[in-house]
Amino acid sequence: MKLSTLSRKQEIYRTAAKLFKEKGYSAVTMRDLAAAVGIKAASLYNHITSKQQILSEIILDIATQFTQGIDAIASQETDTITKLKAVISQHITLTADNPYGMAALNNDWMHLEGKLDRYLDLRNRYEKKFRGIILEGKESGELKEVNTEILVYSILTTLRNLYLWIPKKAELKKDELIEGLCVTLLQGVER
Amino acid sequence: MKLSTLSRKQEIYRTAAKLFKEKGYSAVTMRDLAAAVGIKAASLYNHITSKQQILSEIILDIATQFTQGIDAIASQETDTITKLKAVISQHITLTADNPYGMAALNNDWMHLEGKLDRYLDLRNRYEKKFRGIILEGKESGELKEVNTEILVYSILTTLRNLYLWIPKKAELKKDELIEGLCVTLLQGVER
DNA sequence: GTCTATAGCCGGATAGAC
DNA sequence: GTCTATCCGGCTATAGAC
Repeated sequence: MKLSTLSRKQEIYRTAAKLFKEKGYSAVTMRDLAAAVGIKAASLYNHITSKQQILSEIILDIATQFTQGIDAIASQETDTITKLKAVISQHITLTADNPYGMAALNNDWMHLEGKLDRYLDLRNRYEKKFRGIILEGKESGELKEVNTEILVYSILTTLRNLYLWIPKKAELKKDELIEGLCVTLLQGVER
Repeated sequence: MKLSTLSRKQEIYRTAAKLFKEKGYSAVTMRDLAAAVGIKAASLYNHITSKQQILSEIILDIATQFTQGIDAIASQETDTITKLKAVISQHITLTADNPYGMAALNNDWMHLEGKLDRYLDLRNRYEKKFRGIILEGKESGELKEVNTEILVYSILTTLRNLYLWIPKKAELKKDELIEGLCVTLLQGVER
């Protein structure tokens, strides 16, 4: 969808996410945001109700997508490696769709006021489901006997920070990226 | 070293790093910092010259350690796997020493004013050396023929974000952590 | 070395004209 | 729906007493 066909409200959200990625929520002023959209700060309030509401909409929207996605993956009747590939693929897809929002999700969630608990719930649910997939794979013998927490940490960290990297490597096709990350994360780099 | 034996200046730096980790540089006020140290905001200025100087000291100190460390590792005459293990080990050691500073390095570098270019230089030098080690390993056949950028990205991301995780897992011995991460990152998780 | 007081500026948000 | 004008509170940093 082209920017020109977005509603002004959507344009404001997208621009805000971009600025939040560059400087963080606290350092972005409503005057910065207004200038980036091409209007005055007061005019923003015809489209949004507060700076805080912009943040919580951006973050909860993405967090909900991730949680719903992993619920679907975890309940599939298939092997662990297939599930992990689906998780990797989901991260790449959602991040490519909305890299700026992913940055806000990663870096600015602690500035949520009313919706902080809701966000933390979603994040915990996601992590529990992911850890469940890993544990299943260890029990079935599909995964190595490495410390579970190290494994959960290192895969999730790589996936959560894709937003830093995907926009710079636009020439990498999505399929190559999925394939490359699956090999690197699952089979390692050592020959 | 116990906190009580630190100079007030050092106490301020450490406290600031901790607060920066929790809320980000922009959201931490000099009043917050002063309250955490147990004095009034104005009194901070007997020990430091500005909020900005606190940030740049925290970040450049760590960035310098990392760059010097990888210079030493890269110039060793040894195989690639040994070098990569040394890089992993360095990250774990420096992060365990100063997890709050690592958070500021990762998340608040864009708020550096006078020293931003110096920081970017150090970071680029680090990344170039690291990529050099990876390329060497691919040429010598020690590493798989996976896309170099995917590999560089996924290892560096995991290492750079250890600060999120190391303090919560204090029960993990440093040696176990090094061993576990080396296996996970280098040999993968799939059996 | 810490305090109170305050300068000077910038923040989010609102009122009301057009 | 955008503007100008403005409120009011919070920000970093300084001045000067103790």
